[in-house]
Amino acid sequence: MAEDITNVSVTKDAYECTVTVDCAVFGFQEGVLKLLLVQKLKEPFKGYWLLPGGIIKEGQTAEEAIDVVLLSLTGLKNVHQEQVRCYTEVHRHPLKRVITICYYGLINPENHPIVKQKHVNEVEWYRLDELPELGFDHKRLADDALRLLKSNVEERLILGELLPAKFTLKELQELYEALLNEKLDRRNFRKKMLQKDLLVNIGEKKVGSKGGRPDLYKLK
Amino acid sequence: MAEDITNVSVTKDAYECTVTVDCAVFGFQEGVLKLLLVQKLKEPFKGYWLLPGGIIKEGQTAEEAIDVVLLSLTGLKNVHQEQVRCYTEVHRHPLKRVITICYYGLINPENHPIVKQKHVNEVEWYRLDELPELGFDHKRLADDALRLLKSNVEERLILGELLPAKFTLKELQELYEALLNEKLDRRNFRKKMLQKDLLVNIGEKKVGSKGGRPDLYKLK
DNA sequence: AATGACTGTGTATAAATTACACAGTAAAGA
DNA sequence: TCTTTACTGTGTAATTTATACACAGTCATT
Repeated sequence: MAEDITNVSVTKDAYECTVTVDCAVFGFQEGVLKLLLVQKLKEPFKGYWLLPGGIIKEGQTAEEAIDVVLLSLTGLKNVHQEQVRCYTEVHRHPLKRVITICYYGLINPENHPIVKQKHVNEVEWYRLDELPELGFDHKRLADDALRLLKSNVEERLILGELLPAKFTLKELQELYEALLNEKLDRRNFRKKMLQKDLLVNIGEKKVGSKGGRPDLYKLK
Repeated sequence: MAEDITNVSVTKDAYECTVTVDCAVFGFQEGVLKLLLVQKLKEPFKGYWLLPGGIIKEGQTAEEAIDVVLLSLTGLKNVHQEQVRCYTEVHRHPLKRVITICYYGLINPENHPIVKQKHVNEVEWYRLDELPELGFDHKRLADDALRLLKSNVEERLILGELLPAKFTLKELQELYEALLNEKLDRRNFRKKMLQKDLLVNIGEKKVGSKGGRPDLYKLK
């Protein structure tokens, strides 16, 4: 009897494949946006740089898998994450069929030291304009992740994870400029941010900066 | 030897699970937005209405699986589709672990007659404000799909699939009003659309409408 | 022939965005 | 310690964009 190719139901013996998660972790450091990459230890793509990623195991959601993966490869915990999209091309992975779900993560590198773990060669922050060649289709994932992050920034204001708890308006502006990749007018930016009613002037001044003593703010 | 829970690599024997696709197909009919639903034939959720969906088979991408699923359940072909997101909760499906990828699809019901196929009880267009109870987590998928569609409409203008090849500005406005769920000013809408340089007045008039003879447009 | 629901068109007002200048503070370096 | 340099805070005018709104004509219906 010929297989009924029109049957698309879920059955016990339905086709299965491996599902992985990959996470484009963005950090804001020295006034530039950086992406966290790991260098692969084994074939395939041995020696290539990749977004941290790994398999979803039995009983894990994708979000739980991301937490495990980031901890296992980079030592990071509690990374804010958002789903980017799912990639289902059939020959993405040379070993077998692997579908991946891409997320982006945001952290402030100052508060989250990265610690190389045993399943990777190296873990490194790379400036977005100095990315090495990436293995698999991770260049595409990284591009899509950045695009989504930008578009989220333009409509919402979800950057707390990238900044220190107390920050100056200049620091916030530099973050926006790094993300949107354009210069913004200082006074207009200041006006716009302050009238959004999302920032609180905590009444302290930052010391040690070049010019005057800028006010420090926190997120409401 | 204890399992190394920090190993997240893809291996031949890595955990696998079934992956399905579900597609929220939107159509624009009688001036209202409608969602295409199928009624499930077998347990689980027998008799419930669902987004058309089914498994990804060996060698299929998600997009190819959508094409097969829509054809197998509803007789539809060539449906424009966009990925919404992936759902990975562990107990979504009572039979086994199933991850699903949700898409939305857009069609003009006039050009795409639906034909119930053998794996479903019924196939029906439902007004968005008269949706029945949906099985699995499909209410959430449908909500997410509609939200993405709205947000895409607000920034791009990708509605060709929902309209006939030749349409009047009033028809276009009704579509926007249905999608955004708000009334728009006729003259401002007209002005905005025309200056976007995406429409072409094809120099024909629509006959048979109640009032005058409105100009017909097509997408550039 | 009158009615009703549609068609096309423009302007005045309000709101949002952009451009732009100056006087003061502190660190760095001569 | 004096000068330089790069930062700080602040407001207004000009432009652009979005909104509100009215009228005269067409055609199907009755």
